[in-house]
Amino acid sequence: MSDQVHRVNRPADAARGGRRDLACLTCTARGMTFCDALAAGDLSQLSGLAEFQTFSRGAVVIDEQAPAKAIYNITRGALRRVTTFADGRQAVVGFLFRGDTLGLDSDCRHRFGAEALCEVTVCRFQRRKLEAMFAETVCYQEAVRQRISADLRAAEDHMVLLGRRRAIERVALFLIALAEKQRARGRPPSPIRLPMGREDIADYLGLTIETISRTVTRLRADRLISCGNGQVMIIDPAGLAALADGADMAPEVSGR
Amino acid sequence: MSDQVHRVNRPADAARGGRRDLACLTCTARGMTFCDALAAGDLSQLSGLAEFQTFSRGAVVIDEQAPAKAIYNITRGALRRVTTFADGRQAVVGFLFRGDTLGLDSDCRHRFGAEALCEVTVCRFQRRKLEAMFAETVCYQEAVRQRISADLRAAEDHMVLLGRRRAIERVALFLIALAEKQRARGRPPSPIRLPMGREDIADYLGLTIETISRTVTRLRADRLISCGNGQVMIIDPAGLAALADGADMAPEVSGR
DNA sequence: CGGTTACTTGATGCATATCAAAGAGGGTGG
DNA sequence: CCACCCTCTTTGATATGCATCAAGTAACCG
Repeated sequence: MSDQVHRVNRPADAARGGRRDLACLTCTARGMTFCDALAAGDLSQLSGLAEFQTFSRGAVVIDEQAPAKAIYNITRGALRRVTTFADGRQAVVGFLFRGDTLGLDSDCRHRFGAEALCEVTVCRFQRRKLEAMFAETVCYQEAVRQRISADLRAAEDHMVLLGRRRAIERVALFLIALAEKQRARGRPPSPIRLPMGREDIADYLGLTIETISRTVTRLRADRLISCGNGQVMIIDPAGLAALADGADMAPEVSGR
Repeated sequence: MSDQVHRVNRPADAARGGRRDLACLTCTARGMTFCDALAAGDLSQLSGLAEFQTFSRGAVVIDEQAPAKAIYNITRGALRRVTTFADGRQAVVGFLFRGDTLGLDSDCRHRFGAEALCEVTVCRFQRRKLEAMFAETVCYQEAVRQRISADLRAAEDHMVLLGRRRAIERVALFLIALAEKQRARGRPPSPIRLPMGREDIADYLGLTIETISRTVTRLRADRLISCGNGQVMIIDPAGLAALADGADMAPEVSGR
């Protein structure tokens, strides 16, 4: 794969400054990451650790079971976290977008793989150095803890979804969550961009490609959403939310 | 409910000392909790915050959506964390045992309820005071972070289980996890004690009571486990682990 | 324009849910 | 100590939501 490691200065985010110690200070993704908790002085220190990497669609960013030597901030693009069973079954553990962090909670090994869903840029920190640098920095520790807590809450919600939600509820909740995540990144919540394919969605929601496809078709037929070109418009947010919450579908009217 | 709040000195763990500032120092569960990260001086400070509570089977320890004012260490018994949908479906998010902590990751509200599965004793700390007391204590922060990370890893594993495992794999993994948890608490991994009923297991594994029952019957018939009296003996650990890992069941021999 | 990949749609099957009822304890009062 | 009731568990019969199998169709790309 044509994945490259840059010593700063290359990617768009860092390009403007040119000076290495400004890389983090001028980073446009900073407000979305744990880095935002750091003071200006800490940021220039941090810049010395930052190492940019780009990956093209399909590239493996992290191998399953690889030693967890680094922590990654995603500054552009989207990834999936994934695990594969011996018999070929796949589970997608989550999707990561600009501003998300990968590897914060890892112990000594990454327990899941991470793969680029499109052109991706990550900002990579050597785990050991990063932790050593800010071992005593209370606001860094606090920020990291809050991020892990948020991940935990999301994982618990997803557990409930996978354990007790029906297919249509899962898809509705998935779309709502994506819209919300997009908003959190400072984008309009609609239209939703779907950088992942049906198979990834299926493996994330514990369903199959076909069920995803049928369910989306149904949501579209019921005029709750409209799709096209890797994007989804939420037409009826209230209706979608009601479905996500377990409301029965309106009985299928024959005429239309 | 006859649940009581004690100002220290009452429960067995703290009773021996009598002096309040020794409560945490003499606590027999300390080695399993985040408290273990604290120095002796910090522990006597912590003792001033500790407040014991006992709950009888079925009692609600935490209401769903209640403000997250406190953090709880479980020093005796077992709880379930639970959420109920409008239509009555229940999901059990997890089980907690002696040494586990509740509420560490909560934001402002507890997102799930917690209920006693048997006679339970918890050690309760006012969240605000606890966090203020150790805001600058690096090893406390570190311990808390590691605990939340461990919870996150467990939640991610459970997500995979709920998304892609079949019923028999789920049950096998559940039993193995319980045995492991028991070992971590310093008990023999077998026999496994099951303080929860079939319904709780079902709601935790995303199945129904009946499926749990049938699956357990099957495991017993295949001589992988034996049960009785709320306990499970693992007879064939390797066989159970293989099943958990997706091995096909041996074809059912007609004769027996 | 042909080949490739991703998505959709339809027919059928199966694992698990649901419905129903029969045991198995386990505590309580007579 | 037994009879009764209550709750939990097991077992059986049937139903169903989603998976699987199998074509088609659309989007994409060299």
